[in-house]
Amino acid sequence: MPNLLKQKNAAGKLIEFGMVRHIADDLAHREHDDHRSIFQGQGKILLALSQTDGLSQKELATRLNLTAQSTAEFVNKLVKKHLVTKEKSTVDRRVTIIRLTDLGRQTASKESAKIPDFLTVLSDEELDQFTTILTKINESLYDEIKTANPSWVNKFHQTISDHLRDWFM
Amino acid sequence: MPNLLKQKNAAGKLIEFGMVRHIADDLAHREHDDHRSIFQGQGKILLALSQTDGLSQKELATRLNLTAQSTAEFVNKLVKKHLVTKEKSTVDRRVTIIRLTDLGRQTASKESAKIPDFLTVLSDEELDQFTTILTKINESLYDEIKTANPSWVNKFHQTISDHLRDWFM
DNA sequence: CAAATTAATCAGGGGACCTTATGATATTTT
DNA sequence: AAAATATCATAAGGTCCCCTGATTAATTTG
Repeated sequence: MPNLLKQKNAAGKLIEFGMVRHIADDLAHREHDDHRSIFQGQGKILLALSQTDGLSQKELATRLNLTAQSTAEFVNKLVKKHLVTKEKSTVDRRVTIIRLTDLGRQTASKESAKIPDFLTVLSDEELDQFTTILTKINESLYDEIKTANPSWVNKFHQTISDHLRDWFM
Repeated sequence: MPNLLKQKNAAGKLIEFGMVRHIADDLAHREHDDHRSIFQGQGKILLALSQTDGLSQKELATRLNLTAQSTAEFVNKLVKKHLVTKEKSTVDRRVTIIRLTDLGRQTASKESAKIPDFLTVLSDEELDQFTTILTKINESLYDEIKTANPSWVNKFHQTISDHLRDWFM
């Protein structure tokens, strides 16, 4: 029997965390424009490419659940920022291969490699607890996604956890 | 001396959490359109009003760090959705008082009152740990905000923590 | 009372994200 | 070679968030 009050407390703190973090991000990154989320749009593409470079636009679109047109739009924006390059495949000249530039690779990893300041206030024990808890939560969310839409997990779980595993060690 | 590896692990899990949660939200709320964040735009206004109802537009704007025009836009959108009402002040006929409708109040609290499913996978002990950790993190973030921009904290810390404290018990 | 200040509005814009529709080109199938 | 299919580009549209500038209406102030 789970303690409802404890859940409520945690839920509240979690919401508060989301809010405060959002505000803090806003303040900190108001000069840079890298405060965009990694879960959508251009960020998504960078993430997918940093896991598997040299994907075709079509591949990107299906992996990220975007239409080909959205993908094209974001890719073009990234090209303008010199984060990726487009290049026609020699094998099948219909397809365009997208590759990360060095800058793009940096940008993609910078996003995740930076340890937020607020984690430094935690003790080693708390960090372990936090990691354990988040691992459980993430698993639960993966399950939720799987039951709602099994095909997504194949696309995403891989991309995400591989990406994160990479810079873990 | 903090353990850097532990911090890295936690940071990774946190990022993963953000991603997976975003995807899960997308899947779950694709039918409803309430998957908007509470930290900006219309959501912000609802939040502020649920803490202090009957604010003037000007008050809202300053509290939420928005221009009067943005505020007007969001308020009008909320009026269209029947979440708030506009009413001219009798005291000073320049000002417009914004009030939550019942629906608006529901919507605002529904946002926070719902306990995410993924918390049910945690034990009571873990929930306590989680709450403790998030409390520390939030405090740290408030500090960060305070040093960057002292005036904000007065506006926000209040609004947020009061709002959350309300439904805690 | 005239002047200055304040609250809200209108008009217009920009950026990000995402969609459908249409057409062009290249490849595969028949 | 002709037809069907796949990949990509272009155009257009919509939503959301947020801003600047100019204007109107009400209140305060000198």
